Amino acid sequence: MSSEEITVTLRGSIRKAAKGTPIGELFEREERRTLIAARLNGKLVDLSRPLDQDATIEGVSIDSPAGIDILRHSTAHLMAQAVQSLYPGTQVTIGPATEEGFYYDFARSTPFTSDDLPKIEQRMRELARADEKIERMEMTRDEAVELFARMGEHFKVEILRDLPDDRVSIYRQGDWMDLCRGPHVPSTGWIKAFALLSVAGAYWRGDERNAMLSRVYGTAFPDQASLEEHLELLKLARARDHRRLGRELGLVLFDSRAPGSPFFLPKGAIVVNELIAYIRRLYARYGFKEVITPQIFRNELWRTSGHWELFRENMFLTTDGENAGGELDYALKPMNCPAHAVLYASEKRSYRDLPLRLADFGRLHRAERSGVLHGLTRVRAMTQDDAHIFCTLDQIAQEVDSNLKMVREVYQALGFEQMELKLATMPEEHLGSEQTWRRTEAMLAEAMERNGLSYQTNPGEGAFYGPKIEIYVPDALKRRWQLATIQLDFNMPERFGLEYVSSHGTAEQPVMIHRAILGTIERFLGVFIEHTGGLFPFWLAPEQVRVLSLTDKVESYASELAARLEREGLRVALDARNEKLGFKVRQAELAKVPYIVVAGEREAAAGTISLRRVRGAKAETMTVEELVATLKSEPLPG
RNA sequence: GCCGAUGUAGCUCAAUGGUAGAGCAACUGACUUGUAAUCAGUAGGUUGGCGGUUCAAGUCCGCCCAUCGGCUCCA
Repeated sequence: MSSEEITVTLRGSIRKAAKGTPIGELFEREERRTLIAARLNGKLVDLSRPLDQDATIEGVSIDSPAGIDILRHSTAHLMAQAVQSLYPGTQVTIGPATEEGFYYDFARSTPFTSDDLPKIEQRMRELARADEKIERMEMTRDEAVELFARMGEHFKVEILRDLPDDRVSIYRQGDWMDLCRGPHVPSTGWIKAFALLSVAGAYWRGDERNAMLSRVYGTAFPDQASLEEHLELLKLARARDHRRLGRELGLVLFDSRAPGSPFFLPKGAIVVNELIAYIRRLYARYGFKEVITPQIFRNELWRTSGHWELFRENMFLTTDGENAGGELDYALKPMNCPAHAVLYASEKRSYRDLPLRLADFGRLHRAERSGVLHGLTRVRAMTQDDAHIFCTLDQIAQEVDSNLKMVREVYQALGFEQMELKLATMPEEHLGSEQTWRRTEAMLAEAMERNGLSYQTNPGEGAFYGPKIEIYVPDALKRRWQLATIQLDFNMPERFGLEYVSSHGTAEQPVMIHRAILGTIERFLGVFIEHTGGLFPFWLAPEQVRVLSLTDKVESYASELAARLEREGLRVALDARNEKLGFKVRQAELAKVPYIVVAGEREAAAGTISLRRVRGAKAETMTVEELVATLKSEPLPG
């Protein structure tokens, strides 16, 4: 028995323990059933960690957020163990927990395919059943380098060489070991509910100049029921995929002859046009002036703007017919800003003209790499609700505030509660001095703080001409997409030699603020389809009302009704087909038409209709006038 | 771009190397229908494209195109 005692604080109560006692033994037997790790003075550690000095400890249960992360990380290890026992010669690299699961990247000559997953899963189950103890060991970094070099784990050696610490931890389960910071579940038996989901290629350290690794994704939960619930959610999310809904609802078409470039069908065009109409109503209120600018510019413009230097690989280069086959001396615009700079410079500007807010729904084209295209959310042809504000230094704060206000107004109107703000800072490839960058970054940071908005930093992700406030919204599968953006730019005005005459008669350089609220409309629509499941608010619904006739005896009553609603400015369709009512109702429901109006003989006789609101609510009978009033009372934002 | 997978009728999917099918949609007809699928019939295809192997290719091989899952949430 050690005579040395230390003091442990556990849930506010203080007790003594012998020095060297494993943390896990300090908890009650009952609690230990769900305990997989602990916090030692706030730091996550294994339950087997012996206490060597006075400390405050806390249990981490398997179903707490931190516990689930640990479980998933341990599951990643279990997978690596399974993989190395099944496929000798495969090197391990890294295997972190992610928001919804985990992955592990392996280095091997032939990548895994999804056919390998069941086999790996099977081995994992065997290893979990063996319930091997997971033990932590420490050694010096040099010893670890030697160990992993001997094991042929060259990626681990590389990781070790980059670690700052002298001592590193190694985890062992059975005869398998891995370099790892930990902590881990006490034994493999804790890993019960897991599934391997997909395989993918991934570059070592995410850099395409490095080796291609084979990544396996999976997920794990404290119990089988939660796992099944999660898999069910994934299935539901797939059903909400905008690429599926976009086609099913007749909104969008993709064709391999125009990769990354959506066709908007008549219904999709209505939604896009309504969104733009909404933004135009806001422009009137927020003082923006809309302009229309050219599509194709001579390269001279792109050289001036810096796009030629820093954005060319994302641009479609072209030429005129005369020069066909010759020099590509024109390019399709990937952004509107240079055009607006040209427009600004076309007149002598005074401080009295500022702020000058130029809006543009111009169509943009970007040569995105083929592998990144993704439905509507990552496209090559796009329309933004883009605008550029030319203003004085003193006006920046008020302009940024006003745009943040507009962002909030729009996202609230469209039902997005979850948005994330980020401050994207100076990228490696940039124009202008670092000093200017840091100053403008600070201005944006202050603006968000001033408006009570919390944000995270996205280092190195700014545009090449200036830092950005980025607003992200998640899609159905919780992938985040950047929509709105507000960017400060001192470079474009400099490069285009923009000026205004100050009140003192001196020539000054204006600042340019690039901003978009919906961002790219294509992407916005993609995210919005998933957000709403295709059930748009009334003002955006491509078809707002569908009139269903019951039999051909009431066809004329129904068609007159439809004509009446159309005269009221509503988007109406008439379904007078020779089908049963149930069938027509079903089709209208599937088409997500917000109002379904049924006209039968009873209604025709009484001059009424039967109204069914979307999602199977109970039908209500009302007069035609009441119907018109109901429909016309639907709100229109802006 | 890179790694892997996939590509068959408008859509969702079948088809040992041996005559390309089904359901839904479309079209025609019957039924006159009451709030999420009436019945019957008809038509629909250079199996993504080009080339190759084979007596024979949707199926095997090569190249190309497109689509899908991914490509630093730190051992």
